[in-house]
Amino acid sequence: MEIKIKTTPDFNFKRTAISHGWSELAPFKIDDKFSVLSRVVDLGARLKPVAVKIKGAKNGLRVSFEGQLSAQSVEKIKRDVRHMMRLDDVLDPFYSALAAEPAFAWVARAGAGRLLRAPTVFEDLVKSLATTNCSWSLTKIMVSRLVENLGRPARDGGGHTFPTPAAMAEAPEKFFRAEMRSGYRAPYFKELAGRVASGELDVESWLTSDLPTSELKRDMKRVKGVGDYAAENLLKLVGRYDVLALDSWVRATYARLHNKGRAAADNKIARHYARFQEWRGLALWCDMTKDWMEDK
DNA sequence: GCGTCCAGGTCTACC
DNA sequence: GGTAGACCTGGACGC
Repeated sequence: MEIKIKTTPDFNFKRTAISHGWSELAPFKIDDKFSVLSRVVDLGARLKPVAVKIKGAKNGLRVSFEGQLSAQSVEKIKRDVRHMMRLDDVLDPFYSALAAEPAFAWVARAGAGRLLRAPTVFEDLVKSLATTNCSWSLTKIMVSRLVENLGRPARDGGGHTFPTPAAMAEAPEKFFRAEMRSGYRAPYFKELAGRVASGELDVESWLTSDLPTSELKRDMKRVKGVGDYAAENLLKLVGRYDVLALDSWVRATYARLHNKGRAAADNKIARHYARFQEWRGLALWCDMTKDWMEDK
């Protein structure tokens, strides 16, 4: 079965799919040509998960899966795709903020600025934690082992869902250390899952929070293992772009692009993008990834 | 084969 | 509030 989802004219499938590393982390999969993004969608505890393939099409997306599904399940898939691909993001103010800058003219032309995200804040938070203080290859290992071991299998063998907070909360800390290979992060995952599963911590509310970014960031940092980088990365995924999320890759890329290869102080990087105000984090990320389409 | 360093950082103790 | 040191792991690199 195939469904179509309309998009705005400025939407760019490939730019969104490879907007950052998330498309390489399970349960996402991306093909070699970066034209098909796959994922297992969780349809709820009483239904078997389904593997879907998402492709770009003229003025929209084509989403395909095996067999027939109820209208309710189709609506769940549409909701997840809209959310993951940021179809409801309004980027006109962002493009306007860049309009006077020739070096950023490509952003609006390319339809860049939509950062791929998971269907839930919980998944984005767990993945952000898994990126800290390790190589990208280790992040991929940790996430794939988590998904394969604690996720629910799709009905057509197309992979597993991302585990629910309850599934992670039920797993012993030993699993996160020995199977997931997350090392010292193991108690952080266990504690986070337990707090979310019990209802003590509502991370999904961060999507619609009215708090100023600084206060929301403070709340995020109350999660063990979440520091400045992880919190700011998550803030971008919930639609707050007045943070930079500087990590070693961004610092190295900034040094290469704007500082003659020499390391730049964080406040120098902040000054460079300050003129974009509430869009500075997104402007920085687009600047850092401008050549990704050519590279990939 | 082995040791060292570092990667899409954060926490804790101490000052 | 600022900072040094510790922390798991996998992969790259030098020897």
